Amino acid sequence: MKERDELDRCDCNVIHEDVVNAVREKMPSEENLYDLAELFKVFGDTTRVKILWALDEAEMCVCDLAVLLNMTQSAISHQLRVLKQARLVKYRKEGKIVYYSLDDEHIKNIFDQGLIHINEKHWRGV
Amino acid sequence: MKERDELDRCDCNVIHEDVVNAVREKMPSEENLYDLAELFKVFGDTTRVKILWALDEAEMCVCDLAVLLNMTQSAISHQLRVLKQARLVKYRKEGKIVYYSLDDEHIKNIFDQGLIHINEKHWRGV
DNA sequence: TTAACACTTGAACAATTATTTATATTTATA
DNA sequence: TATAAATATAAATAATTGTTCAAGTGTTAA
Repeated sequence: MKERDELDRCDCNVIHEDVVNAVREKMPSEENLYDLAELFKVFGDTTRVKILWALDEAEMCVCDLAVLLNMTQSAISHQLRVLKQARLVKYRKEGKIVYYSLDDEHIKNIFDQGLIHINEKHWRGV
Repeated sequence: MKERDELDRCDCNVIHEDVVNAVREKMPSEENLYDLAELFKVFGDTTRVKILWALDEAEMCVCDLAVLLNMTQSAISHQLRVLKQARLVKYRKEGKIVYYSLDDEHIKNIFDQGLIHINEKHWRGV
């Protein structure tokens, strides 16, 4: 029975061993990289991107978002739950209406960086 | 049979109509928001985040990445394909070895913004 | 108290996706 | 030319996920 290491190791690793080890030492913790991926997973959905974009413009209630995005209140509510858990939105209750707003000033920055990438790649021709 | 609009519209929309309409006008195109979500979807996987982070440190071949991340060459190759399609990495061939490297200077910026969010939320207590 | 409203939640379903396994391709070497 | 090395790819599987549907809160108003 072969070991994992033995299975995947190939000759070029001997040549590149120093490089690989140097990178390994500089790598952030497993936990940090996991959290980072989890955060981007939240941004990786059209509905949530739209919600965040909308909330960056104005505070809105669930029903407003449902009409704006032409979706079910339930679907919006489910996604707001995800955004809440990721600490990206906060809310305040006013009677039976729940108003949501952004809970992070970096969202616009992250979006802008993303758009820069998209636009750059676009005029380079896809 | 009720219409979609009629189904989801609720009383508060009448009050918030102006706000919702204003936001609707300012919203980026459907296509832009879709592309943005697609980009973040690529960042939303631990393996890909690790690969990008590693390639930001040094150019590496598929085999190096497999050893570094303790994963199958096949798995790495599959993810590199995704990153290639998203124009986040580029490659050069040297004999039978294929060296991959970053194809975008904004990746580090996006990661940093993400980490700022994570760390901020962390000391606020989860 | 009852009914309507705004919203939340849980289960079910369809769709997507990351990894594995096995096979194919390309290049270097014996 | 035959073999091995480095990588790519195709199909299969398991796991995750977004939306819908139905039922459930909690708040307001009649």
